[in-house]
Amino acid sequence: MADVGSDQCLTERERGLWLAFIEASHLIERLLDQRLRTETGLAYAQYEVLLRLSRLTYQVTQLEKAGLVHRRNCPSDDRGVVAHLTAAGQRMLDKLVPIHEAVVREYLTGTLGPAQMDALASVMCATRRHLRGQAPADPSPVSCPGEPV
Amino acid sequence: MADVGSDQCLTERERGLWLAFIEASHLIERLLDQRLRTETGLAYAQYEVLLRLSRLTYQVTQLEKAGLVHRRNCPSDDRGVVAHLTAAGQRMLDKLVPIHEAVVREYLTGTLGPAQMDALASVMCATRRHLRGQAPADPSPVSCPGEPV
DNA sequence: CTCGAATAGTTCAAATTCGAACATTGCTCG
DNA sequence: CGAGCAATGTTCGAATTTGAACTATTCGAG
Repeated sequence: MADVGSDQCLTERERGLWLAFIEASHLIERLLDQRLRTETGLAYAQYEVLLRLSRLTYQVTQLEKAGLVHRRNCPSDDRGVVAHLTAAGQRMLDKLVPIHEAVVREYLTGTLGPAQMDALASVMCATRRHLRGQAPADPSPVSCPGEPV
Repeated sequence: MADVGSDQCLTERERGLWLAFIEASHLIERLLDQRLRTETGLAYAQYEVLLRLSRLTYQVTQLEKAGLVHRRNCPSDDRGVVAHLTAAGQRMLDKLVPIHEAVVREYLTGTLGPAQMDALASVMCATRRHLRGQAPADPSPVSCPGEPV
């Protein structure tokens, strides 16, 4: 770690990494969003909701309007609702996933070998874990397939 | 590249990398934004504008309201305007930068050695360059300090 | 010089995000 | 049982982002 200056300023190396990291993440998300939007009419945020059947009120409402998701009261807990995919929602998802995956491979993982991918993932996982405030327990040092999500 | 399956589906490795990457970028930006906001009252987007004296109408208007930036007609080109930092703007910037740098080092670059930083930056630079649709000219294979910005 | 394309900045409306209430329901302890 | 606190979803308004006009200006070719 000969380079990590302990003075307050970031090194040129750190600055460069930060900029590349943050801009790359913006660019790839924007690109993905645009492609999903133009090719399927669905935004990235909505795709994510669809993918994970999340419960964010606003986005679910949008998806419900589009007929892709169906809301129903939860039988066991009257506070909750359950959101199902409709048939149309499943079909939509089938269109979304390949676009997503194509973009990821085209721009992020395409030229990386397994070792590079693992190294990169390892850094990203550490950053994510740290940010989530989790204990640095590290079962499989690399893959972290989905983590708690 | 023994691992990069050429079938349509992402490998588990790719999926994990994508998730970690995108979530880590979200988390660190959110954290940074919150810290800047609570400690200085300025949002990350506004900090970026301040930092680069960008020209986004809305954000500049906000900064102008806050007295951090000053707008004036451009003498040479009547289409443009020039935005200066006010003294208050400079002081604000002096408060923002250390927070930004602390977060970057704390969560992203802190535990990385120079070689790891270079490797990561290299991947991020490639992704960014690709996404910007630039030719893959690669003068310095790593640092890309700021790129055209 | 003059027209048309390109560049800058602004404005506007629609979509989205964000946070602060709010309402409802579950659960636990006395 | 019943009060109090936690959890869940919704609603509301403010702030922001986004994209599509729109205006003004510059630049280059004829």
